[in-house]
Amino acid sequence: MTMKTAKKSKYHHGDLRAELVRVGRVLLETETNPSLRAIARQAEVSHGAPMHHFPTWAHLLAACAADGFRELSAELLRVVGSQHAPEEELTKMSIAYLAFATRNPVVFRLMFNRNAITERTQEFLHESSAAYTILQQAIRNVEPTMSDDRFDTMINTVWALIHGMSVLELEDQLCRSADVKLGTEAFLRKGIRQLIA
Amino acid sequence: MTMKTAKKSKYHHGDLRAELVRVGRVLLETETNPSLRAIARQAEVSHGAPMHHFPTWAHLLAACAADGFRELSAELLRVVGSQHAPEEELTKMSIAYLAFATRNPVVFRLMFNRNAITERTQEFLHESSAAYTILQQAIRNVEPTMSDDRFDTMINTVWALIHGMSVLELEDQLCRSADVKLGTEAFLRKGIRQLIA
DNA sequence: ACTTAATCTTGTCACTGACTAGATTAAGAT
DNA sequence: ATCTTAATCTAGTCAGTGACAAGATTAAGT
Repeated sequence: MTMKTAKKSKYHHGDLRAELVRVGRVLLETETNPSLRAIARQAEVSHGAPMHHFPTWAHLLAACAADGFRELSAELLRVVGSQHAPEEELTKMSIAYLAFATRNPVVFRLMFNRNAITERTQEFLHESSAAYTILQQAIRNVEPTMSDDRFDTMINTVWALIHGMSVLELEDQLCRSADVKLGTEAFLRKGIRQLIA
Repeated sequence: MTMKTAKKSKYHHGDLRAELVRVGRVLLETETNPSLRAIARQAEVSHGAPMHHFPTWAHLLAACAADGFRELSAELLRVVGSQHAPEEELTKMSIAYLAFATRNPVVFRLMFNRNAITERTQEFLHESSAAYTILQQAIRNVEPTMSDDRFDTMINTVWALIHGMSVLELEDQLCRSADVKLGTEAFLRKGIRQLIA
């Protein structure tokens, strides 16, 4: 008998790999520096079990980060699906990007930290570049016939703005003068408008 | 006899605290995930010695990050000292920021990662905000009479651009189309020009 | 010279990631 | 159905880690 979402069978979890990533992402955001063993405990398997799905702790981290990119891509594609004009689409994407970072601060930091992700898995690289491709297309839509120079400048400055703004928001380092009611989204909107001019 | 930079005396290093930060910053950039004990070994003291200067491993990390901010501030002040027009000063600062990140990738990531710096020491907070103040002044110089709204927008977008560009450079995620000769500095220069307009 | 406090060492503890060998079960062949 | 084989999980072990305790050594102040 094969149960995909079995709860009774002790041995052979069913899909432990996915479960470890799921539990891993939860613990990463809740506990501080969860260990491989802590994730195994939470998944109710022995401390040795994860090794059959991930040769190394770094590989599990990479899988969590890849899963983060998958989720981010889905959010960005939701924006594409809602059919906005190019500039508005880009702005909406940046807001989705920021929202993802805010909802998943730890995994977000993991996704863009070569020191934390010591194993750049095929899965990780694939999901990472998939997300990037979505952003690339959104930039291209702003001005379909632009030169390579202009394209590189626009995508790098815009993405730097979006990513930097998300990081600074997470680090609580954005400047908020008294009586200024502007939200982070407003900074993104204004910055993007200027950078794509 | 009191030796500040003694090499012979075994006990009482002289200034072990500073030495640990120095060695720590070197090992952080060279080894992958150096341990507290590895740093102690490199400094040629016992594994228990660091605890007399840093209550916790996290405190040593925070001290390394604070030292990074100190170095960054010095670099930014060098730019201020060379007397440029406001926009050029800002651009030069961004280039110095990027250069610091490139020279100290691991410490740079540490400095802006709340997950890695679990102890936000007084020293850390002080050095961090000192560096920020330098940037604030450079932004103010661009347009001394601007409104708070405009100031917040400008500093947040410009800093996001600079920081984001540095992160993406470190992560090797900047777009480089074929035949595009633009360097990262060019992207910074163009982006800043647009954001302060 | 004597006292006191700071600094360093040594030893210990629970915990971690990695590895091994063996138990359990699922899947495929006959 | 039964047998075989491979995948999956457990339990046990190991060196290395950060934290802590107790005591040795030295510097500083009187």
